[in-house]
Amino acid sequence: MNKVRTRYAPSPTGFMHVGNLRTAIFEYLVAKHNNGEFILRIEDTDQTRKVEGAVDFIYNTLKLCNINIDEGPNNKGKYGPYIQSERLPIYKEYAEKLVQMGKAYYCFCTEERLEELRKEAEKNKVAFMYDGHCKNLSKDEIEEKIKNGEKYVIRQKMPKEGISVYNDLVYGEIKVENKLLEDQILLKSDGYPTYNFANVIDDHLMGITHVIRGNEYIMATPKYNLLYEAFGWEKPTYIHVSMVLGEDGQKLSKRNGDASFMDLYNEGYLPEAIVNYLVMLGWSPETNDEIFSMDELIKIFDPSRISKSPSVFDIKKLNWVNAHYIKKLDIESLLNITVPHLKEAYDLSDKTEEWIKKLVSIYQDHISYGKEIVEVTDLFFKEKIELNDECKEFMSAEGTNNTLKVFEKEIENIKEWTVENINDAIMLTKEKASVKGKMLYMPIRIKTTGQMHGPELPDTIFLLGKELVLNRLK
RNA sequence: GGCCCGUUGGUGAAGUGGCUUAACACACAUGCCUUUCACGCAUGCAUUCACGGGUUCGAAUCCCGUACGGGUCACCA
Repeated sequence: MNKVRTRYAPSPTGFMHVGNLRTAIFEYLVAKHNNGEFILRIEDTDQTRKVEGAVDFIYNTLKLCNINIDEGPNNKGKYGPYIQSERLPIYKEYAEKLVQMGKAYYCFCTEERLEELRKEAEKNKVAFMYDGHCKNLSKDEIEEKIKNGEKYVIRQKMPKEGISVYNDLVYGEIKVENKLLEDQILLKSDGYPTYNFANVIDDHLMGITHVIRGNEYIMATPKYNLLYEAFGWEKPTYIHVSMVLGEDGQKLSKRNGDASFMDLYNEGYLPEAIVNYLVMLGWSPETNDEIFSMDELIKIFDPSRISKSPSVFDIKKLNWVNAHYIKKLDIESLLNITVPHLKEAYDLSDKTEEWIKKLVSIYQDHISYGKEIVEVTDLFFKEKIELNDECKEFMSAEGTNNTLKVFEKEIENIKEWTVENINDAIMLTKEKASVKGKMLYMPIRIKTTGQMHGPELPDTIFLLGKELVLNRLK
């Protein structure tokens, strides 16, 4: 049996939304589950869409996600080059081979003629399809036209009757009528192959055994198979995966939220958490577990359990998964995903490293992504706090004024500003004002933080600093 | 418009003819715990699997039709 090989084949657009990433993860998992290899191939046959630095961007993203590339543009591999624009002669050779075999033909039709055909089709309300005008040109005619410098493309000859059937690992049997298949272009007039053609050639030449891609290719797959058959090549296993939708149930776009991996990453979501969440989106393991490391995923991943229906990207669930990973973070990593956001939002110049470290760590269990640290800590960075109605109501309770007065005095008496001494001050207040529980902590919490919830009070007060606390108590 | 695919709670989903009076998780609500929040625990949240028929002793699961949603019909990938 052949070694399992899968590939991720993005266009270098410099942007990767979570749907693409999920496909890459699935491809990686299928390969590694079978002890196989994962290949990165850059599909840049559309020169107009090329973006500078996109390849590095892709490498960077995959690396962050702990997806290891076995072969690719920046790796060694015996099937290279791995960038399609560097493989042009190969496609030309195979396209011409196809012509010789009578499975493809030269087409000299101009844009104008095609445009007219298209208009005609529109007028008659039928789907446009190339009419095979150049299909039966004689050898002499072809040579003549080429000699005259006429531009040409190479088109694949499609059967006009019959039905094509193939088996998809997640969708099952797919049948498409052959008469619906257009004589598609294989080689464009600029000498570049079309995506469809380059894809088949490269997948075969690179030994790809499992083709995993979005289900927008379901209908085109019979064309791929015809190519494999024409060359007498073994067809790969097809695994089409459904789409990831935005919260509004529509296709993901920049409009409906943070659809891109980098956006999420920059907001302080952890790559492991994103990967974990994405795999569970439209796929489920046999057990009820939901938190998996990459190694565990590799062990248990079974592509036949991928769901056929599209799934909605749910940021709330991602938050939950991410919070789970954040809780387990060591302090350095926690600092990495939070401090940059703090620095951006607040002036930290008078804060010590120790202070920042402590601030971040008391909120470790309270945030679900790095940037959330900003909103949750704003009480440390403003002079005045305003109380909402709920707080005001609580403050109007009997005895709170006295409690606060006592507490203020105890704070003033503190010589050395430590968490322990602050805790002692609270305990002394408890005795002297003879209040306890909620009636003790709540007035202090509200008056010093402006909120009814938060981390341990002594820690919070410690970080606020004596001066600010005293100011707020007045 | 033709063709293809899909439809289980707000979300992700399990379920492949009887064990299902439909798991589990997120979200939400309530209670317990806690100074509070979070954590943790407990409880509630689809009398029902888009709808209508059919097959069967029995259907979310099989078949047909309808509705809705999406995809596809490029010298884009």
